[in-house]
Amino acid sequence: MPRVPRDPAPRARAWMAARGWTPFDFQREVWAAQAAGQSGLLHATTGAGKTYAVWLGLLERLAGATPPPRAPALTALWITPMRALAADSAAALAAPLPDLAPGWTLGLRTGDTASAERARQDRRLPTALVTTPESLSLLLSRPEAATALGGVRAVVVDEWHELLGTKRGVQVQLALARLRRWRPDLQVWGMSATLGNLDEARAVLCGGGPSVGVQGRVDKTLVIDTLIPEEPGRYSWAGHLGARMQAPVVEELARSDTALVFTNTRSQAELWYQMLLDARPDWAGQVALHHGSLDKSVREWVEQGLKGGQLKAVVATSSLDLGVDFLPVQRVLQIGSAKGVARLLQRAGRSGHAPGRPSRLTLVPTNTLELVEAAAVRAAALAGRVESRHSPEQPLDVLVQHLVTVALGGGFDAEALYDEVRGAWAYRHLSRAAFDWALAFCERGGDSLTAYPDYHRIARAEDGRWTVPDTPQGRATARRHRLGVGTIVSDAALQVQYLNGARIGTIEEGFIGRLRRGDCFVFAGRLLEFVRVQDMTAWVKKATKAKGAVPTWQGGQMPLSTELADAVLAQMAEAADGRFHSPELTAAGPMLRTQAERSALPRPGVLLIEHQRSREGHHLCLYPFAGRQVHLGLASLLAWRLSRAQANTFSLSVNDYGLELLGAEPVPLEPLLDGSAFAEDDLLDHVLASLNAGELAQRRFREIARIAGLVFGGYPGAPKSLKQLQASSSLFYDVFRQYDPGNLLLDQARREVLSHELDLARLRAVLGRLRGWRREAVALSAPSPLSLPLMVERLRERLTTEQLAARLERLLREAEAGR
DNA sequence: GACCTGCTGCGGCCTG
Repeated sequence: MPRVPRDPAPRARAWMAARGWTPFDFQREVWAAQAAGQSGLLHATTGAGKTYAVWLGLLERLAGATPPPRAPALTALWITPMRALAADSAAALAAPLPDLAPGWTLGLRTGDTASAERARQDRRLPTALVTTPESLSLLLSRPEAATALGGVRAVVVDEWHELLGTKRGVQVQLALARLRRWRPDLQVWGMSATLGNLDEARAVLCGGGPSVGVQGRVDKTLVIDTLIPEEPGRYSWAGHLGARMQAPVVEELARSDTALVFTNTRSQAELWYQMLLDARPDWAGQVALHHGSLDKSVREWVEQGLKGGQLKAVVATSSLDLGVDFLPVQRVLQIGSAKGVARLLQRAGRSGHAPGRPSRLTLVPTNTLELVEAAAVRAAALAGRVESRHSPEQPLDVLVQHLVTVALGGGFDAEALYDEVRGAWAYRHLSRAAFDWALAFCERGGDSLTAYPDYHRIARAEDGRWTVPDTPQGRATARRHRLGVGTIVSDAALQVQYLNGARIGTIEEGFIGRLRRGDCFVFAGRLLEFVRVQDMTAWVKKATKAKGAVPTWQGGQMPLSTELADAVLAQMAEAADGRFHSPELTAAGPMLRTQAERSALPRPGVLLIEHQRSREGHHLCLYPFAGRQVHLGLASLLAWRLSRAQANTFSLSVNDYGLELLGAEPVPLEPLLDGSAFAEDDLLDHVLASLNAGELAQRRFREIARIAGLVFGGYPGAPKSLKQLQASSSLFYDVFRQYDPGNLLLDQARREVLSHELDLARLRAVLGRLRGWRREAVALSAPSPLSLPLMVERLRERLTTEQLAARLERLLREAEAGR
């Protein structure tokens, strides 16, 4: 441990004192580490003074007390995951410059930066630059990158927990490795919210090099409570809207000045916005809606209203999880499950956003089981059991993109770049063969695309360096590459626009594709009638009909985290032992007792298997409490294994707590009871056979093809439609499979399906757990409270895929023929 | 006892 000076940053301390601030202990701790030249990660709750902890110490170290003869070159970089955050940070970071870093200039560079400012920066970058991962990559792709960025001595990454587990984070890792190559003494500091694996997060950020972790302990009271429904004994067993909580929520909002109301989906936000206005028409103009499909101008208006304290309540999705600090927000309400402890803490932190003010979050359960979950998530949050996030391992699509970026940014020597890339945590084990494959892929497009010059993106110059050649073809490559930088791949979206011109927002092509002229839908809090699609725009008019279908967006999966699922199971065990200590569990008491009477309460160590015969067929419900993603894999696996033993056709249904198999024929229980159905033998083969893994991999490949630069998304303002993108990526998928089966991007697609979509590691762990558990079968005479939501889920949407049905039929015929 | 989940994030060409 290097010697720490007693007063590591006297000028920073003086600057704070002039404003009446006394540095917190953790701020001095960061300054001391920075003074010693160390890198590190600062973990603290929001609103605790992280920004100045990290920034002032760096300025003290990097800037002289007297103005330098002329403005120095780019010295410090500040990376944020969001443009709005970048703009906000730039203002805060500029404040101490005149005193602590005289002569320094500060600039902002994101996609929002005006072209005049961009041009000015291109001539000369400021001393400190606030930017995003994508804009940083674009800077690295400029020919003079080494001179322009080679002098960077410090990088700060804000909200690192947000980037860590994503390909965007890998993009940052690669950029840092590059900067580190130019300046081996580069100081890197990250800031993170609560995370289960802070040490790993720090190692990933600092490339495994020496670094320190600092805990920003600030007194912050966290209050989590639950809105208990009236007559909890009659609260609904299923459903996720929570319409019966309308009145209590309105009451809570009436009592507070400004509140955020979080929902899990955009359609849920739309519906709750309506419900609030239906109950209180006088709140029109004071209640607003905020989610990712709304037009930017609408969202900005809402954000301004929140900042200014003019709004009473905003109903939002995760679109307001991060970003600008909304000081006036007093209360946060969470409708439905928070799905994870980290998300809950993040959202709670949106209220009382200043040191010393308490954060308060109120859970609003939408069904009785969510009462149990509310008790569970509070217990887990207060015990600090927070989810971990892990860096992706060796995503080759990101590497391919980076190789082209670096080739454009002055070119590279293969040997040196291989070493550099392995300095990024995600590629620390990258083999030379994989690196050379990626290199060759950029050079010739792999074995199958050699005939197409569009995919000959880089070439080896006479001096051995790899560059993008300065030819018409090369210039076209450069242009397309810069347009496609980044790892965020979203589906094609259509503009929603009134016939008279006003733009309302965007909506997925898939949803609009299901509408016919005259169909109505609710969007942006308005009832709209669909007219036609033209030029990637859905034209609409005000609807006159009373009712509309609410749009559903195809979004990501949000399975319950392992931490939370375990916490729910622990609550069930409490109830089984007759301990109803929390108001939530007490309120869920009647339902839990019904469950105990009709069936049994699940508890750790016991797998509950309910079976029932109905007009629909033979039901089998299992409750592993492993999250819906794993349940989906498990349900498919069980259906496949059971129907192999004895021909049958199953409908599947899953939720976060359990799964249902509905068989056309009676289902033998023995394989479940003796545990053989949970065997790990040939797991991979069986999973791949049971799910349509090929289809999944092909879908996954769409993202990979985009990131690796195989598929071009079109020029700004004229995006290609989803169909075109799908067509071209599936073409590549097929071509590679046929003519280039060794293509490592195919391999990556398969790996991503197994790890992201099926979560094979968790599935394997769950199978192991279930084999170790005692298995208890109960015959039901009426649906149990736990099984009912599964049946409802199945009625809503049949999970049986055509493919599965067809395959099962084929299996059946084969079994028939074999006999 | 029965209805309706599935998020977020960024970037930017050429031509006259």
